[in-house]
Amino acid sequence: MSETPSPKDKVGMICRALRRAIIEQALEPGAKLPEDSLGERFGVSRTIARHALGQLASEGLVELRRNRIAVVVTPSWQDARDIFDIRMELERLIVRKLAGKLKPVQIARLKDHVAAEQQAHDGPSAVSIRLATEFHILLASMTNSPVLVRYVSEIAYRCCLTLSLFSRPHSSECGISEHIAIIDALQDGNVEKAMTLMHAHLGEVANRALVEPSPARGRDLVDVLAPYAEETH
Amino acid sequence: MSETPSPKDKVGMICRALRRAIIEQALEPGAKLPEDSLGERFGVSRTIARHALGQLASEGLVELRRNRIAVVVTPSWQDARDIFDIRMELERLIVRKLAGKLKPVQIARLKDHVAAEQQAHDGPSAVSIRLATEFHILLASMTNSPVLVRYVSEIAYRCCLTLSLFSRPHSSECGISEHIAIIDALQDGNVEKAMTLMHAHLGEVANRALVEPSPARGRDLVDVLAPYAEETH
DNA sequence: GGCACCTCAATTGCATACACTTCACGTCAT
DNA sequence: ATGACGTGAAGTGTATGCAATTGAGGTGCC
Repeated sequence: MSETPSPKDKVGMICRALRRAIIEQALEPGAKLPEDSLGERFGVSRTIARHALGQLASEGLVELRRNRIAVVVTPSWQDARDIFDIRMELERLIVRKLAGKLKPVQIARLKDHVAAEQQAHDGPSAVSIRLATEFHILLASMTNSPVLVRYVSEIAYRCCLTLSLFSRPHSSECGISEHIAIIDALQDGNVEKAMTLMHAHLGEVANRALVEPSPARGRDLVDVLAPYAEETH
Repeated sequence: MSETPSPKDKVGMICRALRRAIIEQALEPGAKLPEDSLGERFGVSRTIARHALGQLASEGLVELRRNRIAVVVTPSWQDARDIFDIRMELERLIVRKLAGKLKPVQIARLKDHVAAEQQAHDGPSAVSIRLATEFHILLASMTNSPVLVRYVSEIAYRCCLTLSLFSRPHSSECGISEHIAIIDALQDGNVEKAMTLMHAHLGEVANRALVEPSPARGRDLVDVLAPYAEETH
């Protein structure tokens, strides 16, 4: 919610920056997020930083413990399972809503995104994963259902986080071709095929969640956030 | 989220109070929620009231507009449709997870709840609606999937709100018998039947959303909140 | 009467102050 | 060494203050 990119919305800006930092694993699960440091880093008071943390907590990306420093959540394996279950249902719904109803301009938009994914394929894997995640969010946004967009965004980001915890290191080949296949099926209005593809695609992704977690290490917050603070002013 | 009934969590308490006030229609869609009045009413500072509003906004119950007084959301008809769509998917998932896996003590708990629904049947319809909503949340909580609980809670509350806007006045007979039938099917482990029943039940409820909205009227906040402030200390 | 404009009380946006809690570290007894 | 304990720095919880924004009502002009 409150996803309006208004220039005055400092909380939203910090949220976006942190969200990105988290899903690109610049901030790993377990990383501490003290209100002071955050505020200092983004040039706002603790009040704002605190609000941002509250927001991210409500999205399930940050864990808020009373009187303790907030941390990036470390999803449990069970959480991961649950989240993927829900995700499958929601993405089925999206596919059902979208199949055969996408306008050419939307198809183009999707293909552009996939192209970007292909381009980023050689770059840092964190970026690939983020783009793959954002493909699904883009898809969701085409349903024109704000609620659906919100839930799928949240869940997709959390999946992203989970994958970073449990998946094998070199899983950057996140099924770009599968994305293309899904677009095609949607374009053809082939609901069943699209749903099957999506299901398989997500299953594929979920099945990577079978390896040991990596322990959280503690880098300096200021360093880590440097590249993300830029766009906030 | 942050649903831990800790005695120190003032924000959570205010949220719960407001949530209840909203879904029981003591606070109607469009009702204004100024931070000052809220704080005064609950004996806390604006800071806390503000946080509570933020939380409720992230749940979609309250609308936060920059520099403007927060208001209880007025769901659009389209929103309502979207929310019901999502709800159906999620409740299908719940049923699938639960069928045949409920322990006797859980069944008992559910039946107790339905009994409470029956008892409240003659009372104010707002209470019946709340109880009917909470039945679904209780069901969700038995999946032991925090994420699912959160989403279903949010959505169910929003459905509740929507119904209060669009449904016919005397819709208190909210399908208590249907709740019982669902419990039975779940107990028997009859997944298909349970899913069908749930689908029908929700469809029934959703189909009430076909009448004109009632305009928001403005009662005095302090009066309206009186019965809800009690349990916060 | 109706409409544009102005003014000010009401309200939010944000920062800061202070009390309380937690945690890390150092001390001391064993 | 080791473990209990105490202490202070770091951090959060909450209230409050001040500036900026809004909008409701009044005023004057048409």
